[in-house]
Amino acid sequence: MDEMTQKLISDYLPMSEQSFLLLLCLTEPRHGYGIMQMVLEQSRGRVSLGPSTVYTILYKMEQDGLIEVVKEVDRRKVYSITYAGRQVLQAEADRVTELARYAHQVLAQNSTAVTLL
Amino acid sequence: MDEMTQKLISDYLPMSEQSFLLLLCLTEPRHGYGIMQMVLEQSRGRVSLGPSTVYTILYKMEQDGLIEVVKEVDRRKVYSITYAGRQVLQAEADRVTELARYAHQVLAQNSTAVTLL
DNA sequence: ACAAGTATATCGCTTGGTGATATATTGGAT
DNA sequence: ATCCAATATATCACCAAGCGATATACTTGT
Repeated sequence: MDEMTQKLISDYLPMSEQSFLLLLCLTEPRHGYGIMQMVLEQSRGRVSLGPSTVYTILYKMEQDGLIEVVKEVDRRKVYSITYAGRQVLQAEADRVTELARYAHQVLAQNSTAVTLL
Repeated sequence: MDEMTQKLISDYLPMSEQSFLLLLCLTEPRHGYGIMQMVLEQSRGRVSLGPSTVYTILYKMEQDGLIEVVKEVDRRKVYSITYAGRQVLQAEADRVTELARYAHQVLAQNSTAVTLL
């Protein structure tokens, strides 16, 4: 792990749910509009990314080398995650997993207090 | 689940890591300064909440009824989570857990691509 | 011809986290 | 006795991020 990637990780973490889902989408090549549909669908309507959100994030992540344009046909700009992006994504996935594990642990300890109220 | 609580949940979710860890801390009574130490310690130095962050969040969460002051001695204001707060906390824990599960699933499908690079 | 869907882009607002700063008290070290 | 660090809470102002609103333009079906 080079320090360049290390900097990206510390700059991007913790990541918003929006950015995280977007980056997860780009483990397969997709264009902006496709991401909007994908996220809406996969989250069963819970998370809705508007165009301003998607294109703002896409621009920033491309600048930072987390994603790249792999194809450009008609008006479609097809993005895909880079190797650096994958490492950031993995780091964020690890963080979220750890957070969930910790929360579960704390809530399990205090579960009696809930049911007794 | 009354609609009052439902509104709190949709207003607060998704929650920042800061707010989430703070709320998790208050499953046991603690004062602001104690929360700062607790989070720093439990996250092994990764997450550091400054005073402005802690007291800002405490104020807002008390206003919204997620937490309450249970004791006030000297300069210490001891807070604890309310029943409504617990439901918000549980909802956020569920969201994070689901997010981690989804991320794991997506990354497992594409794991070969990483190792081959 | 028109409406709806596809596709990208930008502006400006609001909110939230946070560094900086202020204030006051307490405990330990010199 | 004095001084510094730690404890404890509070406020202000800045910046970044998400996002609603809006604009533009092409395509497809009716």
